[in-house]
Amino acid sequence: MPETARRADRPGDHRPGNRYGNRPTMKDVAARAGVGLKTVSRVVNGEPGVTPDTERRVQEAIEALGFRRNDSARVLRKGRTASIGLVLEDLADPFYGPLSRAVEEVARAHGALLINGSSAEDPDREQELALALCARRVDGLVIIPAGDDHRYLEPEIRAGVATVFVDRPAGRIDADVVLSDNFGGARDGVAHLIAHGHRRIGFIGDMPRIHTAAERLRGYRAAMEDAGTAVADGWMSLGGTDPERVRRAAEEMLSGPDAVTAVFTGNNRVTVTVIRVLAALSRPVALVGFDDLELADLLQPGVTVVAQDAAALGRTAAERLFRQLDGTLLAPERIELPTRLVERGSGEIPPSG
Amino acid sequence: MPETARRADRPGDHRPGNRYGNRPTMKDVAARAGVGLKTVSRVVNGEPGVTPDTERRVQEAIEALGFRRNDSARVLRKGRTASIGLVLEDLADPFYGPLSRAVEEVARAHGALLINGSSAEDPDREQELALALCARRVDGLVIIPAGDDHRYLEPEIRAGVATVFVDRPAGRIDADVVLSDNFGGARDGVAHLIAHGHRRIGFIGDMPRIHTAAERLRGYRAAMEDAGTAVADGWMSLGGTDPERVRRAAEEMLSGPDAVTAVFTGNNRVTVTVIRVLAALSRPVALVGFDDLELADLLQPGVTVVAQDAAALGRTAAERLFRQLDGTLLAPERIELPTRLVERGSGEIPPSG
DNA sequence: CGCGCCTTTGACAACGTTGTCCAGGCTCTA
DNA sequence: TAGAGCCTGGACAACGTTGTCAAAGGCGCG
Repeated sequence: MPETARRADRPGDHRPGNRYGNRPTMKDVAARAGVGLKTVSRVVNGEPGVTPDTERRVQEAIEALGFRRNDSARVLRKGRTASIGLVLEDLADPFYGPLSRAVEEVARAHGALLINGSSAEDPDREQELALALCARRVDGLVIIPAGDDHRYLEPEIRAGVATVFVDRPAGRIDADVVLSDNFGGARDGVAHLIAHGHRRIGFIGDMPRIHTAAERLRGYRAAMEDAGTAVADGWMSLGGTDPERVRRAAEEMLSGPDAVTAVFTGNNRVTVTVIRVLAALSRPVALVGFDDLELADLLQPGVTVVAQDAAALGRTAAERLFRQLDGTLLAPERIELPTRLVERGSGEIPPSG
Repeated sequence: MPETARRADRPGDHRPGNRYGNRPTMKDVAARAGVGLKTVSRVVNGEPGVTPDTERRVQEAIEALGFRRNDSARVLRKGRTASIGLVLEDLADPFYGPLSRAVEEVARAHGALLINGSSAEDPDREQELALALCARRVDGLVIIPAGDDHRYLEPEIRAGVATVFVDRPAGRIDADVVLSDNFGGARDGVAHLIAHGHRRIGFIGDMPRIHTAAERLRGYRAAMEDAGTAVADGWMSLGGTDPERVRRAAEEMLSGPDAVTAVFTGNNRVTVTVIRVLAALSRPVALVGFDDLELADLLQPGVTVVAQDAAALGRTAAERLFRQLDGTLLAPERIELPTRLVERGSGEIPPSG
């Protein structure tokens, strides 16, 4: 059996091909079909210049051997991998599922595959991931930044890796960014509470080193200032999304003489925890949360939220990325998508106490 | 500037390298550092046998040029890609987020990246994706099957691609499978309703061509039979998860003289729709759903569910995959993970009417 | 001081594919 | 029938990396 023995006894060579269990190559197919190597390549890639008869013989050989083109070798030769990388925070977070899916759909429409990884909000891990993807020579990167310094990407971008940041801006480099209007959304949400009579409004959000969290905090402050309301220190919690911590923060700002009558929550994880705290309370407290939640309309009361469109974020970013790759590239731009206030009940509760 | 001009004027060659924007290679680094090619390779890979002084010179050249190893070429030479593929149904589905993340974590622990794609429940697309991943020479595949014939993977598996199926079994090939106990879980869920006095119980699930849906239906039937209860045709809806369709099916089985007093829903998407239908109803109807939901405990009443551990499914599958790759491979096995009944109120409502 | 041994280094081939270019056979026309 | 032109097919190099092997250099020991 000359085929399978092909790599078997060439002394002094290490034969990494064995790792693939002696996968057939175009050379093998060519030998079996009795044609040249390049002819097989032509058939595999649907290139013209092959007689139907030759093509049939090659196809048969391909079938018989179970040949599949090695894209690694192809990439090496062609220079494009037809794959893009997505670095996000946590694939398990319901906010990133639709975003990721949207990126995938756009990639698919362009014939590209999606490689993704979670940074777990760790800047080092973000960098490690992004650079690993660059080493794979992805054609482009969609990044939801965890860190705030992306100069490490400069050589990659110069080398032609298309790059778009989503959800949060890039740090210290000039690059395309697609964001939600975090400031405006938060300001509108808080203004909504103010319009319903609230003045003592709490804010529970993530750490301000995260851009979205800082922007939403800024929106909260702006709305309060617009209303001429001073913000007490105890009304703000900026310590992250750990449920226990959020719970304590909420309970604190909801007690005492200066207790808030309404709470604005800075993201979906915080909102969920706060809903639990409020549910255990006897008196009604108004709530508006940033990010929508599944089933939010079915709770009692329904949860009023500032919704952002995760899928639109992903889609916009991916489309922009492929436009960079098409060469129809403009200067880096900052695109801001609007948010939408969804009234469901919890945000329309009047102040009590 | 000899470096950048390196590929510039060799006539008759097409220079795909330009695609990378003239990315530096080890050869460039070697030239700049005044060492041999292999020495650069040694430094990049942390191999021994390089003097500290030489290493420093090479490192400096790497920094200066912004060199990053081309993993495509590396893969070609070494035979392993250190990446695994995940084919799932829909990344945006909250059930698959944690599963995907769990697979990613295991991959990361083994130094591998994750490439994933959504089949959108389309067998052709599943095949297309899986084979595209094989062409990329992923080391292994985790597949949540959409189709029921996976013989197309036989050549790949023979060629050494580790393969594990999750959530649903493989069709017509012998392969590792990691499943939830869909039959037992559904049977327990329905038995729970029966134990609370229900006899007229509806079942709304996905199309039975999907294995999990069929198993859950089987569990429903078994529980009903155990209780000696005949099942009326109108009590079962097996037409998929389209919300409008589910809504109609629910409304139908909840009306008329033979109306059900309880509903068992076959997956999270169906459950969500049915919750909305029940919320609009005046009389209380018991509900147990397969799959857990975020916020399920905060609804009125809380939603009783048969919970499966998506993360455990992913983790188990991925670990098994890497054991295949380690060579500590046993015969293909079918692993079934238990489900857990979570009582929250909706499943404990007594029959009314 | 010379021999052999060990360490460091580099030349070279090979991984599997695709772009270039040329050869050979065919058809068509003058 | 000869020459021009087209079509099909194949030889070859190159993509950027790593394994093999051998050479060069340094060192200790007799």
